[in-house]
Amino acid sequence: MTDTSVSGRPLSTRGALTRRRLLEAAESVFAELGYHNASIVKLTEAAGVGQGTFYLYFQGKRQIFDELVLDLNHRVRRAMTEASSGAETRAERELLGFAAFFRFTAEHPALYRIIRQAEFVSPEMLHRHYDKLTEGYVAGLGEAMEKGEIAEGDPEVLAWALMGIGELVGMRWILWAGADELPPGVFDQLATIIQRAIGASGDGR
Amino acid sequence: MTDTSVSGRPLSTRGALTRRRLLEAAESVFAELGYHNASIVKLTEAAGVGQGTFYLYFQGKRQIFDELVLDLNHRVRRAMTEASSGAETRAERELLGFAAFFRFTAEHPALYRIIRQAEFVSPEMLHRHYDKLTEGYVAGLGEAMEKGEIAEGDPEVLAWALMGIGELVGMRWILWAGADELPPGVFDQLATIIQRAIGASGDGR
Amino acid sequence: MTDTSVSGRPLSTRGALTRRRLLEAAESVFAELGYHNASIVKLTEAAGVGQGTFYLYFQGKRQIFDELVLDLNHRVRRAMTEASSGAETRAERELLGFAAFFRFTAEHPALYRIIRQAEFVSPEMLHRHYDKLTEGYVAGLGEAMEKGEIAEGDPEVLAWALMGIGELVGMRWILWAGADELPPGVFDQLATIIQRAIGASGDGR
Amino acid sequence: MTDTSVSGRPLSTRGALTRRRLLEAAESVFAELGYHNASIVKLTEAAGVGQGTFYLYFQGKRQIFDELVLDLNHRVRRAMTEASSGAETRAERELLGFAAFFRFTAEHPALYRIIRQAEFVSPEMLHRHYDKLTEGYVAGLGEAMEKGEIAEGDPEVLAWALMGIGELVGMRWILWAGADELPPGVFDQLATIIQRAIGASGDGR
DNA sequence: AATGAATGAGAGTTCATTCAT
DNA sequence: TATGAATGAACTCTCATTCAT
Repeated sequence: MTDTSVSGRPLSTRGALTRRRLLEAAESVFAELGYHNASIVKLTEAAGVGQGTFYLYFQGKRQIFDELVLDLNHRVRRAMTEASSGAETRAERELLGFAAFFRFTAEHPALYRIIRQAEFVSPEMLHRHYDKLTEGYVAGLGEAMEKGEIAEGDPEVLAWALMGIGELVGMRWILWAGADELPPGVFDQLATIIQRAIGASGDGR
Repeated sequence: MTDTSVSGRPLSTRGALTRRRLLEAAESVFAELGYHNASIVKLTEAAGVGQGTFYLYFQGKRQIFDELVLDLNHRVRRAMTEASSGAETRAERELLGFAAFFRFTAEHPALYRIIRQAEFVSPEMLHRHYDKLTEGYVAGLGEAMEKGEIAEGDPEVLAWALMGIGELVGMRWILWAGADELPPGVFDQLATIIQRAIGASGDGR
Repeated sequence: MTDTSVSGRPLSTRGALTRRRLLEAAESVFAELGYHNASIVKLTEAAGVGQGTFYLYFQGKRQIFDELVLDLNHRVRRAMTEASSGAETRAERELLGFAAFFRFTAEHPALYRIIRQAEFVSPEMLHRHYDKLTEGYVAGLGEAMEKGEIAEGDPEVLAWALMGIGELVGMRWILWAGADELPPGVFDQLATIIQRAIGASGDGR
Repeated sequence: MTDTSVSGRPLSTRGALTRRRLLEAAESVFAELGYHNASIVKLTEAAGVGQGTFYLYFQGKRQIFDELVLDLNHRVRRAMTEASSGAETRAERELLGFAAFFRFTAEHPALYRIIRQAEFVSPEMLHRHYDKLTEGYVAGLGEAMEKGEIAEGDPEVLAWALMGIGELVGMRWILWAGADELPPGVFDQLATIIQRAIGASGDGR
């Protein structure tokens, strides 16, 4: 996902390591301080490298931000896909996907905190993030509708509605609560709401 | 909602006007440029006052931001309450509320754009905003559950889920599209999803 | 010659003073240290103002440099014109002009030292400087040719040749020697050379 | 002219080649970008060697600059000497020398552009450059005076005056015009001026 | 009540130089 | 002999805030 070359030349082992360290530092520093309060100095200190080293691997503050968004997007999608791959019904798939999303949120609060800043820092990345998230989602819901697993309708509207549910519920019970996972009661409630929302036939389990 | 006194002394008519002008300028400048790119100079220029004047009415950049969040929160809640006050069923109330929310979003894109920055600028205000939004919502949903208008469950989880739906759908079809209102087809789809999600008995109209 | 407004608004008395101080500081700092070694900090320290103040009056380092070149150009030309205005013959005019140029050089070593850097700092200003210097010169020499005061020929080539003489002689005996004026012997030699070069009829005194 | 040893050890064939490549790269990079905008990276890239390699052959940026000035000085003087060696009269010698100077300028714009920066980069080299240029010149003019080929006077003043003529005329018609040689008309004009300036007896051809 | 000139801390970024390989 | 990753000092520039008027 992340580039492995700088100005055309492929990265040396050492270089790749340094780059990786910077990207990881960026994830935690941006998540903790926010884009604007995160200075390059803080970033490089967190990575344990000199100030100038940063510019050996990234064109600037903005570029590492973009790369981070891409990286997180890639990882959260993979986490969700993997988690839900074994599901038999659509409803089950949804629930597993949601659970994976919440787990990822707990492990990577950066996802939320960084994405939300993209609005002004890098609007294109914000769009790309949501678009990529929707893409596969819409296709999956469309198929499920055709199969009669869930209620008929416009899969795109449904997809955005579901993403919205995940976003705010995750914010409220994971991010704000500093929790590892949704409280069981909440997850059950959520499961019911989702099943109703998608119009799952049967009980969905 | 907004203070009408500065350092104890009540504002003169002229002073109140200047203050209002600054707040309005802040709404548009913060919404367009974002908190960090919006300098005090730009703000005062937009308001048509001198740089120093700003500090006569606000303690700093942060304070005017907070005040703006409070202001927007107040207004969006009033808009939703007013719009849905005449509803007879809970489902109807939801739909009218959502419609009002989208209208407000179209008229005040600042709501989204500003709230989203609050994460790092003023976390407390972010919480307050969502908390206030939830408050009345939870109460209303709880009553509807008791009356059997909608499915039983934890009204809080439902409230956050519904807010999430509104947030992302509004972002996708109002904010990004630069539209005045949801496309009719989308609103119908959304209505169906919401009615299913809340488990509305009857058709909800 | 120098602007008296910043971003459209005319300068206040205090503002105009500060701007002037910065320009004077720039003349001495650029002359002593050179454009690249002269940091904004050094410049503002020399002017006795804060760092940020600089940007209230100039768009950047480059702009104050350009303004300075223009300013010096204006002043050296005025000095030469004034000095030679009372001359009766062209030869006399030349000699008075040269003397004025050397005096200006002694008082404003910045002229040389700054112009020479313009090559890479601000090539347009370099051209403008020499072009402006030549302009009036060419016209004057042309007239003198028509009147038969000096030898016929292309006044432009003659003008550049004369400027070249002034430039290197000034560099050698004023700038490098740190002298106030040309040693008398040197000036006499120079006078003879110039008179021969322009082909002055009579003795030119 | 250029050193053929580094830290005492004589250079290997390969080493000498690398050094030469760096010096040539420096000529073109300094001429194009100027001393301050020419980074060591750009220089080594132009030379096709690694960054660190530079410091194997030069003590620093400043040193390669000095060496370059020396090199150019040496070459321009040789070019002028060779060109004028066959001349019979002093006037002829001058004209041939000037022509050679202009040709060199056309082929090596670096001469001008680099010398002019020496003012602040390496003042000693600037002096040395002009001093070396004058040296032989003064001697030659002195002899010509004694022989009665040109007008009596202080050969030093005359030498600097002539250098000045060459410098500005070369700048105007070669450097700025991007020309290979002086336009014929201009050269003829210049020839006349020079012959007059030196007080050549006879026609000087 | 209103102004805008002044400030300096701190931002992002560049680059000559070093040194382990 | 050659390399290029790493460094940190120093740069230009921005801006929230103060204060004399």
